[in-house]
Amino acid sequence: MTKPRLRFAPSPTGYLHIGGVRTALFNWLWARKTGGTFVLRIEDTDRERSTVANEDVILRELRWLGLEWDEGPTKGGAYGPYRQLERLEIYREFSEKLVASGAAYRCYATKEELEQAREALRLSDPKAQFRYPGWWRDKGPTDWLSDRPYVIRLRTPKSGHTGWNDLVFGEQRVPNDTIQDVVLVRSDGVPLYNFGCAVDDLTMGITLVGRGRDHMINTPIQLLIYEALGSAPPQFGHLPMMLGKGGEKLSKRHGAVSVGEYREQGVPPLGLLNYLVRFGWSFGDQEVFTMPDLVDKFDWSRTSRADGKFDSLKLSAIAFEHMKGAEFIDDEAYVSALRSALSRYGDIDERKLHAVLPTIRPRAKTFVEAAESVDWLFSDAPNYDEKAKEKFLLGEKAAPLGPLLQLLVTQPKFVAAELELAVKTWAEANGYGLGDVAQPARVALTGRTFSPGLFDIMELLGREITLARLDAAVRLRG
RNA sequence: GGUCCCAUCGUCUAGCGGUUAGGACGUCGGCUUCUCACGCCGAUAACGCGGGUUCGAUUCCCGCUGGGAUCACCA
Repeated sequence: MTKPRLRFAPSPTGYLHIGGVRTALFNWLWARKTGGTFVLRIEDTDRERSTVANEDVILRELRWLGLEWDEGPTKGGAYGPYRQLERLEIYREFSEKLVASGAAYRCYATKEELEQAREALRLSDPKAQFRYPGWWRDKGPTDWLSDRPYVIRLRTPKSGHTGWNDLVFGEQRVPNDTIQDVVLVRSDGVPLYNFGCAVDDLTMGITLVGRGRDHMINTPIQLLIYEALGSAPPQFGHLPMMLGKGGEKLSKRHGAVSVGEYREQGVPPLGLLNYLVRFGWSFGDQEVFTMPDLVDKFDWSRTSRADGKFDSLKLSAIAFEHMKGAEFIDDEAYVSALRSALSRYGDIDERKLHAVLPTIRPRAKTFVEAAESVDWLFSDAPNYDEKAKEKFLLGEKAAPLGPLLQLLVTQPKFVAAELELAVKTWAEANGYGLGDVAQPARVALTGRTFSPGLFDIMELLGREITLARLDAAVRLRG
């Protein structure tokens, strides 16, 4: 049994959509699990919309997600090139072969002629569905018009069925007479999606095509192309669609749909993948996975067929599980993500980052949130929230700060547990509730009314800075 | 409209003939508490409808309804 070869074939016509990421993920997982090969192919035949900038973004985001490819752009491989526009020779060779064998034919009909026919039909029967009338279907080389542009169409069978056994949806069968004589190659020699895709999957030795259900309609066409080429098709597995909240196509109006947006929001990449894998796939009641666990457990047979609706709240909950657990994001990875999120503070002492980790792990849902929540530790002075300052530093509530400062000056060791004991004892003896002392102190030290535990903060800040900030707060009030 | 696909809580899902229909997110209570979180406990809520098959259907079959995909010299 040869090793599976899988692929992800995005077109660089825009950002990397999370729906595409899920498709890539399923293929990647299967390649990793089986020891197979994951191929990245760029389908850039839409010259109008494809850009190298988009391709760069796609490559960069896939790497950020950890979905590294074994063969593809920037990597090479034995089946290259991996951009369709660099494979034009191959398509030409295959299309000529099909024309020679009679499986395809030249069609000299112009866009204008087609448009006229379409319009005529619309007038005579508005409900009818226009199909290519087959003007050139039964002609041969003797009818060819020299010096005139032509497309190449597939001569599809008029009877019978085309079917396959879908890895997810099971036995499928489509009547051939519903399939038009589709255009394989445009008049400029560039192949259309179905032809480029089939030829590439064939010549790249792809054994399993995992893709969205929106492509299921294309599968019979591609199967017919394989048949015309006299080649065995790969296996196909279609994934249910990821739709928007209301059941419509998932788009920008539903919030973030590009990977870049999630990266910028500080969502951990594996958390995003974890959410996506559970969309249309399940493993009993388990919903949180480490990547090795996922590679081990993933299987096409557990894929469901029903379309689903994207839920950003659930995504954030799954991502949060990753943020909390060191088994998902180890301390080193967390610290390094934090360091880049805090880059505006210049070079940061890594020991400080490690030290705050325990206090932010259970709180932060994203790396951006994590960075924001500890800015007090890295800024020169607390960035006071105006309302918090007014309420806790300027008003009556600030009263305990002076005495607290006096107490802390006498503390020999700035260790959370000892500070807590000392402050609690003192507060009790002086008729303060701990909250009466903690809130103004919190604002004095962090600038905010919410933060990790007060005594953890004092220990992290250290004696000198803690005392300086409390002193500054006391002086604020005059 | 043609072709194809789908159908369990609001959402993601478990279930593969007999279950008090399970988990998670969300929502609502409560506990914990120096704030914010975390955590813990509890509650809420689903088998679209109608026929079969069967001793018995959420589960198998058919129809209906509802949703979706697609019908380009886009991918």
